[in-house]
This record gives sequence, C-alpha cells and structure tokens, in this order.
Amino acid sequence: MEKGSISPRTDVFPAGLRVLVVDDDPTWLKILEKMLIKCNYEVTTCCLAREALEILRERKDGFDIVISDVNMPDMDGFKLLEHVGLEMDLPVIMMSVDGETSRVMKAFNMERVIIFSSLKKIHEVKEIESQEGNEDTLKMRNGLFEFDSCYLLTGGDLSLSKKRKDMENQEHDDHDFNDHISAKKARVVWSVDLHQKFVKAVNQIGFDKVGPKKILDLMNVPWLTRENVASHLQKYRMYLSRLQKQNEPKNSFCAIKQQDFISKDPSTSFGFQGSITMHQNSAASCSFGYSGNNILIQDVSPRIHEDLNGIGSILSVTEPRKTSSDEIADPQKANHSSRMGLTHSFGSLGQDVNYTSFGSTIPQQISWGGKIPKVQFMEQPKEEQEPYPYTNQPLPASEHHLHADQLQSAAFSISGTSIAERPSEIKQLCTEYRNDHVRNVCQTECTIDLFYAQPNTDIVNTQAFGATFTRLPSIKSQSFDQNFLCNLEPHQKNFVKRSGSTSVSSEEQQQLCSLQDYGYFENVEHNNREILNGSEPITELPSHMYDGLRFNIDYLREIMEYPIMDQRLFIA
DNA sequence: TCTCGTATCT
DNA sequence: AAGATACGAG
Repeated sequence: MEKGSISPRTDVFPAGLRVLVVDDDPTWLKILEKMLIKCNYEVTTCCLAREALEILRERKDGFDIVISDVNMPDMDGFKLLEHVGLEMDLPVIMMSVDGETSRVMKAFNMERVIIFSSLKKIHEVKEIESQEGNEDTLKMRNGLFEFDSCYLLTGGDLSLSKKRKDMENQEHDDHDFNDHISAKKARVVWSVDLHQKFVKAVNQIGFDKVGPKKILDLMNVPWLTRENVASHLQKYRMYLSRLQKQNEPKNSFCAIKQQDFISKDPSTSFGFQGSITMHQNSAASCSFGYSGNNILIQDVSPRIHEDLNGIGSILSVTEPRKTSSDEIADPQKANHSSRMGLTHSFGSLGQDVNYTSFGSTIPQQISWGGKIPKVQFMEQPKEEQEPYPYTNQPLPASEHHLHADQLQSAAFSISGTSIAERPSEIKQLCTEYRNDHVRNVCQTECTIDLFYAQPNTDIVNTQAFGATFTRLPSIKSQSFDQNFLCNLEPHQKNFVKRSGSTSVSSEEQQQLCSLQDYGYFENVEHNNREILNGSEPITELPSHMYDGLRFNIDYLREIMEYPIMDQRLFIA
C-alpha cells in the first residue's frame, strides 16, 4: 500500500491484514471471504482445520490473523486455536454460529483471542455495510475487535505481525500500516489467573534469580512475550518496593520500640529471620511485631502505649500457608486512610516458599525480594473523644494478648484489607492457624480476632471467626472505620465488641444472598457472624486485581456481566 | 545477540 | 495506573 493512498479503506487498520479463514461451511466461507476482501484484507480460505494448519505451517509468517469456526468436522476449533497459538503465535478469531456460551468461555480460559460473533450477524453487517459503503467493518479499538455489532476480543499479539512485516518489507513497505498495527496492539491484561501463574513462577525461580525470561518459560503461556512479563515484573517490583518504603519509617520506630519492650536482638527488629513485624500503616495507630518467639506489640499512639494489655485487642494473626498459592498485598488499600484493618502488605508465598525460608534468606534492606510478609495496621480513629473501642476499651487481657512465648516460632502472616476480599482464604488461614497453633495458645492467653473494615457499605462483610475461636468474642467488622464506629450508639459499639454482630442492612442481605446464589459463599448467615466460605481463594492479586475482584457489589456485577455479554455478543 | 533493568510513553 | 516500548548495559 502506498502512503497517502486515496482510498480511505487502505488507510484504516487493518486493511491489508493477511487473514486465513477456516470454516467448514463453504457458503459462509465465501461470504466471509468476500466481506474481508472488500475490506482490503488479504484473504486465504480453507474448509478444514487440518488444512489450515498445513497452510499455516507451509507459509509461516504468511498470515497475520486466523479466523476460525468453532465447529469443524476434522478438528475442534479450539484445538486449532491451540496449535496456532503454540506454533505460530498468531491471533485467532473464533466464530460461533450458535453462540455456545460455555464453548466460548473455553476460549477465554485459553487466554487467546476470543471472539463472539455469529455468522448471521456478520452477514447482517455485510448488508449494512453494502448500504453504507463507507465504513470499515472491522476495526480494532483498545484490544477489542469490533465487527460492527459483533464484538471480538483479542489477546493476540499483533506486534508479531508488525515485526514480521518489518523484516519482510523494511525498505519498501507501508509504514502506515505497520504503525496502525503497532499502535493498536492489544494490551495484555494480567488477569487473576495470569498473575497467579506469574507469582508462582517468581516464587519457583526464587526472588534473587528471577528474570522475565525465566518467568515466561515457567508460566508457559504461549502468547505471552518476554516484554509482557518484563513489564509486569517491573510493576510488581515497584509495587513491592513501594511497600517497603511505606514500612521503612515505621520499621525504624518499631525497632526502637521493640528494644524498649521486648526484643534485644537487633536481627529481629524488622521481622526477618523467621519472624514478622507488624507495621502500622498510620502514625496514629499501633503496630505489632513478632520476633522469634515474641510478638512485639508496638503502640505509637500514647493512648494505647500506656496500656499494652489493650493493644492486642485488634490483633489478627493467621498462619502462613505453606501449601497455598501465593499472594501479594495491596498497598493502595493500605493507603486508604478511612479503612481500619489489617493489611498483609506482602506475602509472595509460593508452593515452594514459606515465610521462614523466605525471610531467613533475604537480607533486610534489599530490593523488592527482601520483603517479607508484614502486617500493617490501618488507621485508627484519630479523635480522642471517640476512641476506637478496641483500644479504648480493651477486652480482658486474657482474651486479647497474643503471648509470644506461647506461640510457636513459626512466622505469621496477617491478612488485612484483603480479608474482606478473600474470605475463603482467610477462613482457610484461620483454620490452619487454629489447627496448628490456636488451640494451644488459646488455652492460655490468646485472642485471635479477625476482622476487617471497609469504608463502603457495598462490601460483603466478613466477620470474626467466632466459631473457630470459641473462646473469643467474634469481632465483626462492618464498615469498621471511624465513621462507622462513631456513628454507632454506645450499646451498638458494645454489641459490636461483644457479639461481633450488628444488624445487616437489607441491601447487604441482598448482596449476601446474591453471592450465595452465585456459589461464592456458603454458610453465610445474615447476622454476619458466620464465615464466608468462598470458592477458590483469590490470592496474589495486585491492587487493581483486588479492585476488580473483591467480594463486593462490583464483583457481583462483574460476575453477572457474563450473561449480559452473552446476550450482546451471541446474537443469533 | 540475548536478556535484563530502568526510564519513559501511552 | 497498568502495560508497552525504548534503550543502554552486561
């Protein structure tokens, strides 16, 4: 194509795209071919998936994209998709005539290109196009192929096409076309699943030896590029170092305090070497440190400082999951000053990594890999006149002290903000903790209270694990921020503290019901005392993942979007 | 040449 | 903010 071509079509991506169309229905094949040719694509067609594979193998780098029917007699379209992904790494558009939701979801799972379209609709589009005649039917915007009213999602890497083009046509070719492709390259969306793979790979490799290439190899995601991983890794590292910076000043403080209170061992001041430190997130709150066999309780606020016995009242402890998948925390949530809760600031624990080995092998002041799971306390109420009940009115010491020497030397992680979003995980953690530690500990003096706080009421409330820690009052968290507490009547505060239960709004009940209906929660009692027993633990989520997938109404909406998508995308 | 880390861009 | 891209260094 010449630069500055007169034809408007040739100037618009993806004119000139080399398309291989595979469909066993010759009629539709013809329709598609004509349509695509009309759009100035270089079209090759074939009726069989095997034939398509042969063509693709023969003419490597000969195509930019494959459009394939889902249903074909000789080979499942998804099988073809797999082959194409593995061998050619080409983007693939899958077509489904009947809009089989489950099958298309399969493509989603395959994390390649996706597509939903009905040929009938395409045909309609064709007709419309023939009437209008001045629009490109196939556009690509923000990773979304839009086949007019049919929507095609792509996870493919069109830049590969660009690279090939660059190599093939370095001197003479149409740079505009290439620019179109590169400029429109679909972004990789680091889904939960993908990120989990990423973190697993990171942990498997080891933090000190990790590199994009190694991660990429371990992840085994065909379409993913090293650059994708590198970019993600960079963000991941930045995220972790942000956390470290956040915690450093507190760490210093904590170290001093620890010496004051308990620890005389500087090596444990930061919670390394098989211990953890609980960090406050706000200068107005208290922090805790667990060092060796000691739980260090740090109180930055004079109020709490005066009475160490009361500090443990909002201490939450869970056990590191040796067999669990990995997790990372959410620094942004830690920054939410309106929240009050615990934040697990870092915990990239892979199947092969546990806290102890991780913490013990990594020096304190190093890069991102040096962080160990930490615990942060979110902000506490600042107003003295309306102090946070748990600090101001500590429960009896026997119920609220986590005595270090009664704990095993294993490190603990604390999940905080994410508790709200990972109820099942928390339950698991609690169960593990209970099984391995709590029984012994609680027989003497220990209270493990789990709660979270969210400023927004649209969060599905989690709860204390009263059933698990039977000796403890279940501290429940419903919008456990300052406002919430301040707005409570005195008896309500007491109620919260003692019973761990508050009334639940009808809206919240609805949410709970809805979530239960979706199978995300089991045994959710509307008095909110029961434990959310979710599906697979949602772990390893960076902030944006949490934002998108937390168990709140947004998540619910997200879940419910699929049928909506179906309706929109599977137009039969 | 490949890979990585970092800076910068979108 | 998240992901892509550019670029220098090893």
